[in-house]
Amino acid sequence: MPRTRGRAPAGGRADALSREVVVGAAVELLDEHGERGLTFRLLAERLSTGPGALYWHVANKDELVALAADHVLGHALAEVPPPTDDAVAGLRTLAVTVFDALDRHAWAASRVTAPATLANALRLFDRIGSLVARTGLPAERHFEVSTAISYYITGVSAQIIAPGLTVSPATSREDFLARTADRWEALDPADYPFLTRTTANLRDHDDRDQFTTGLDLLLTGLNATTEPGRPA
Amino acid sequence: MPRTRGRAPAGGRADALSREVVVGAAVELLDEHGERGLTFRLLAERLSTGPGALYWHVANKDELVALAADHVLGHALAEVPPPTDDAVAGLRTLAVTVFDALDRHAWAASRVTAPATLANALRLFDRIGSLVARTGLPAERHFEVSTAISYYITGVSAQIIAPGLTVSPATSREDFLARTADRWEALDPADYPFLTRTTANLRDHDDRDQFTTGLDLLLTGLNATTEPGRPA
DNA sequence: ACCTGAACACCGTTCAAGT
DNA sequence: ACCTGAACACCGTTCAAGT
Repeated sequence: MPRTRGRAPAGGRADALSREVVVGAAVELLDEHGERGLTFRLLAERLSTGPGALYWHVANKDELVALAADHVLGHALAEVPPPTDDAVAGLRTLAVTVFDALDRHAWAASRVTAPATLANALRLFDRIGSLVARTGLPAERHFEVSTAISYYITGVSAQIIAPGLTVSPATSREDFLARTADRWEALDPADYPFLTRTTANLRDHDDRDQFTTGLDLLLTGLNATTEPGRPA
Repeated sequence: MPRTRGRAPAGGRADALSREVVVGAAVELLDEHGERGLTFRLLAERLSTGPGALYWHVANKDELVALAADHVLGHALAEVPPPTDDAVAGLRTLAVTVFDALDRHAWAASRVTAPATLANALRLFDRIGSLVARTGLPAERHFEVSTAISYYITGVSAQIIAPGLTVSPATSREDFLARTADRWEALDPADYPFLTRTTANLRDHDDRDQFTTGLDLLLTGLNATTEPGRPA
């Protein structure tokens, strides 16, 4: 749990630290160096303080990164265009907007978790649920379908954006895919009949299309289940 | 890249180390203590050697954990029942079998990546692709649909099984969900209309059902797209 | 209430030396 | 070719002391 944070510090420094300031600086560092490159010493230096000071505002590194990811998610949600009449279309835009935001902050993708606990993850799930509720689906299915969509957004985004969560921000996605395609090409077609046939697709596929392909499959499935009900 | 590993060591110890032995021991430690609990010192002790020895067999900790995860995936694939005539049903069984295997090794879930590079991940993707090819879907869509299913399996499994990838193996899934449900209950219904309505569902939902709900949505979507084509 | 910075208890990884 | 184990260069985190 967070420590209490008051107003302007009584006897402290002018540019007072706060949880927001710490998290904001962490986002910058995370963008620059990835999760492993974020260090309490480095962050402290950036904020002209000692490492110990940061622990007054966040419990530990896990919490710090989680808060930073939730911060990114917050920006994403703020960008989501207002919903129209078509609830399914609304779900699609919501999902894609979140994907795009995470794509700009690869480290965050694997940190937005799906049984939501932080403020913006909660908001995301609530928005999904509200849209699902307007879909015509019977009420007893609202929860499971919302969860499925929510899992899809966070889980698949993470897979696409930060596969293995280990690749340093140095290696570009293109390099990674190109190297993988090379490896596929070298395989024996007898063992991997499908793989060896589709190498070309891997080389020039688009990440974002990949995300929407599965999403549309899911939403089509949803429509197919809803059909007999009312429209909006 | 792996170092060469020969036969029985020329002048070495009787219980020779090998990449397989190292990875096998790593899987055990990972099951016991999670990724953070796996240490080169601890692993070396387990194998009665020094930490340096391990670096002859694996490049670093990332590779070690990746290989361990691929090992788990290999066991999963060996358990998959032989495919029947129904390709879509085959995809479903494959997905669920992998989910179940990962569920028994939570640390592995986030390490099985979806543009496949390691042996068993390659096999998984090839199996998915071969099943998709038998689905009646036009050939130009095989790759994107296979990728979508593959992303769903690995991504959503990781979200469900190891949310936040941070929770220590100590905290049980039930505790985590219960605590999250408590938090949801405390929220203001004005801000979170959907969330506050569905707390009960979170408390007693089943992870596996959750996985299959989304999967079935996806496969239904697939069927809907395939319908006009030939059946098997 | 909040900040400072030294110190603790670890890590992953390297490498000269052995067999 | 493979193993040994000490040493290096870090980490996250704590905490007594300050303001």
